[in-house]
Amino acid sequence: MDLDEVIKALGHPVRREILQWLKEPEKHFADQAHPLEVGVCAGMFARCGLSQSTVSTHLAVLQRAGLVSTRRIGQWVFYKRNDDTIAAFLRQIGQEL
Amino acid sequence: MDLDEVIKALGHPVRREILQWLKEPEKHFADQAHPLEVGVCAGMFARCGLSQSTVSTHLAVLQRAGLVSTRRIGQWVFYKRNDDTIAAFLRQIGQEL
DNA sequence: TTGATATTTCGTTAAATTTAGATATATAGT
DNA sequence: ACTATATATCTAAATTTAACGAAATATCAA
Repeated sequence: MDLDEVIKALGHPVRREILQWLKEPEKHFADQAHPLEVGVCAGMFARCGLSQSTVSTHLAVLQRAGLVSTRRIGQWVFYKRNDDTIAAFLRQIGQEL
Repeated sequence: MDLDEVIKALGHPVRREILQWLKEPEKHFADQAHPLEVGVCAGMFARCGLSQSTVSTHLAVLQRAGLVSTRRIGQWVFYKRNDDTIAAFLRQIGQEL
């Protein structure tokens, strides 16, 4: 867990919003065609209002920081929260700070 | 407490280091000429290796985010951690995230 | 293989951040 | 009033980040 990378990833409101959505997928993505168990399809995050390529970049930042994990199924990529990293971050920032 | 401003303030390693130093002033600033009770003198943070103006800017970012409070005594400005804001941040980020 | 859909990567532009030097302000001491 | 010290602010350069459209890649379906 690279604290610096994680904290920078959390430094953008859209990325924090995405993580919050992923906390309760059934609440925010009930309309998803695929089963939510595999994760939330990348395209679903278009709701943040940014262009598709920008959303993809934000998701990549979250993934590089280890805050989400991905799984490709066919032409889709599904995203899940990585609760381990999030918990580790909260522990470390609570300690360091 | 503006979460966005706080998290951005924490997004720079030097600013986090300053907050950590301020956690134990007697440990890191035992050489200060002034009593540590009033806070840590701005000039003491030169040890981070950056120029005076840059240090001053970082301190201003921390202050605007409410992470530190200041007190001017004569020609000096003394900085203290603002534990209330820090605690509020940890609470909120732990809840939102 | 061709076409359609989903996603990432690339190229570019605009905006924000970091940094330092120079200048300005505040205060102290003589 | 003048000088020295401490700090903040201004200005400019370099770097990073955010955003988008276009192009590239991946997979599926016919």
